[in-house]
Amino acid sequence: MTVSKAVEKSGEATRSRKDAGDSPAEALHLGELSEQLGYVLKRAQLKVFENFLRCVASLQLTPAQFSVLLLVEQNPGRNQTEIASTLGILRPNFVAMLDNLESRDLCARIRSTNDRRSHILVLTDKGKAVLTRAKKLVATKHEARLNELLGAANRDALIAMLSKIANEF
Amino acid sequence: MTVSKAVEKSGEATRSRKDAGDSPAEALHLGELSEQLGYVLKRAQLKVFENFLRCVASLQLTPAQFSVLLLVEQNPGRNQTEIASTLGILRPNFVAMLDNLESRDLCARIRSTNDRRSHILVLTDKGKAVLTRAKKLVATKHEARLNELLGAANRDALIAMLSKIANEF
DNA sequence: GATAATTGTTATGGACCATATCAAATATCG
DNA sequence: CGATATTTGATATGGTCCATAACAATTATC
Repeated sequence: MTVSKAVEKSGEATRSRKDAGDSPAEALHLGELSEQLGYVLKRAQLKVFENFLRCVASLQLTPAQFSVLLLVEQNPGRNQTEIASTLGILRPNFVAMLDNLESRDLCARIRSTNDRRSHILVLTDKGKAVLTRAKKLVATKHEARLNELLGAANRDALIAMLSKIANEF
Repeated sequence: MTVSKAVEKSGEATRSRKDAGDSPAEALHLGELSEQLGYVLKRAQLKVFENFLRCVASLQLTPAQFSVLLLVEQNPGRNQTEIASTLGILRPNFVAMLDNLESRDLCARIRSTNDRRSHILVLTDKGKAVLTRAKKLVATKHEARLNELLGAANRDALIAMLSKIANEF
């Protein structure tokens, strides 16, 4: 079948031109797309990041920055390579990120005395304070919204399944 | 507490320098990160996209391109703006995407006779054939892997929760 | 002690995303 | 009707994120 014939078979001629009778321009059918894991996953991720940004807007933290602060707090004495790699961030790209956090006095690089190539990462006092406030905001606004939407049990099941996918897919 | 004092309290001095006794450089603790919805969601999404790309590598289709083909097939007679916006793609960015698909003869733009501003999108015969093959690959390789990992019931529950998040968060 | 590997860094290019702007076509309204 | 506004596809452009190569300083290996 040619393209020109295909267009005749489509419902185009009857609907376009701003819907002659002012009918409400019906929404498109997602079809199999709404069952595609990747599609639904991506859209959910965008919404969650968007919501996260709003919830911690007062602290000016992105999800990635939040994850760095959390990981540095949880793992004192680690260097840039270690922190970056466990977050899936490539070392070159981690440099600008740290420059940012350091310029805002949220964390600091400290030359290691054992291996003078590496920089040990530490949270500053301000960084600890900001992280504490961020955790609170995330818990009371962000995660609370999720529980409200799914219920605690479903939330746990969701996280478990996503972790499984992230680790074993 | 100052930064210099903080580093003394960290476990740095005892572990760095390639772990004196060749001990296996213990993995970092994710801590609260493994419970963060956004973190786990993002990592799962990356893995799923990665797997998708491998599964349909023979057809050279990205998840975004696959979604365009699916949506065009499901909604004949729609124009660029309609297809792009339901996929969350901005019109300017959709142009290059279509240029690509059209240059590969997978879909075609057809000037609408009703509204000569708009381009109706249609799958070519080759586009239909490729989409059919892609669906088969996705079903037998990609989605099958998901079922194997979670089971059909859990898979459905996961998709449902992600849809809910994507639509109502 | 010569060579290899590691760490942080810079430079660079690609992919994706967002905004402003434009010409052509159409819609709206006096 | 005709002037003005809106819509559509397109271009240009800038930002962010991601990936690779290369480099100097330092350390490991042989």
